[in-house]
Amino acid sequence: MIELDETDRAILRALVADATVKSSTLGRRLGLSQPATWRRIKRLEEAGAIRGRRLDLDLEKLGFGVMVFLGVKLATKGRVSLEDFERAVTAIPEVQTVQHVLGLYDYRLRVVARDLTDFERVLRRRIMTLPGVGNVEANVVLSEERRPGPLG
Amino acid sequence: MIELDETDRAILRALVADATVKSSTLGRRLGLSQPATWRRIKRLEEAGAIRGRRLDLDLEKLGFGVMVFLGVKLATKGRVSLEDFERAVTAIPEVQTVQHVLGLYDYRLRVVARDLTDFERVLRRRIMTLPGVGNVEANVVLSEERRPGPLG
DNA sequence: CTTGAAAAGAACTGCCT
DNA sequence: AGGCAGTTCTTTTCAAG
Repeated sequence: MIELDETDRAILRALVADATVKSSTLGRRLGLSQPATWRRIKRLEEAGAIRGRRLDLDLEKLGFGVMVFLGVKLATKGRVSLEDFERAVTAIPEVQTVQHVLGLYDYRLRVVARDLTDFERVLRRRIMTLPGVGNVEANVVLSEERRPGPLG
Repeated sequence: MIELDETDRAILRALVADATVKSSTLGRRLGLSQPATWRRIKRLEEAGAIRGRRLDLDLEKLGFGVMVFLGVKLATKGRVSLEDFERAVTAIPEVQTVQHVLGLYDYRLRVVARDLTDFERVLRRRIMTLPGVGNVEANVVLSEERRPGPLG
């Protein structure tokens, strides 16, 4: 586990919100010089605390207005069927995230679709036909708010 | 809704995976010049397709080894209680995402904690005491795989 | 850690096809 | 829309305190 001081936490907090902030700007905000700030970021990358930088897309503007979280319970769940399920679900382009979870369901899937008609197609043709699928529960996302998280 | 051609989609695909890729590198890969690639990215930003660039943290390495998705059903859900709930849940630092959803639950919360003991504290002290909370269902995430999504 | 500077590289601009 | 050439800005590295 990586130890952070308060300055490191402030840096991560700022970059999680906006990874385009320049080390000079960030440094000024923290009372650090540009090279010092830059070195800290580099150190956090090398330590593996920072995994990378990703684009944040507006999926609605791109025509994917529907996001649904699915809870999937497998009918049979030996080691083989988990692997079969994972391999098959990985091939569905509308699935953004596959989580293996503990609880009432075995998997949680984050699925995006153009609209509800499109989602129904994905659900019936792609999800319900996955190997070993038992119960499926759906939660359509109405709105989503992201928070800074525990480093904030 | 924003119309994209195949080149725009290729650009978004690349940047969703790694937002640090240079426009010169990306251009070479697509058979475009650096300025042409850069102008397309700029256009996608101005059109709002690109919302921003965010850090991707390794929460495990930062000491947050537990991620749990909670489904929360409210006991009473008039307009006032939704707002009360949202305001209160927003004040919990361990909550990373608040989703208002349609389905068996009213809200989905993405919660991170240092370990299961820490999670139990958050659940009992913070979540179960939220205004209007009825049923709560938990899914502990064992593993998570991200896929390129429908643009891939 | 700081300041200051220099070098390398990427982002950005203007002009042309 | 894309390409080329040039300018501006950041990042990156270094020296010295």
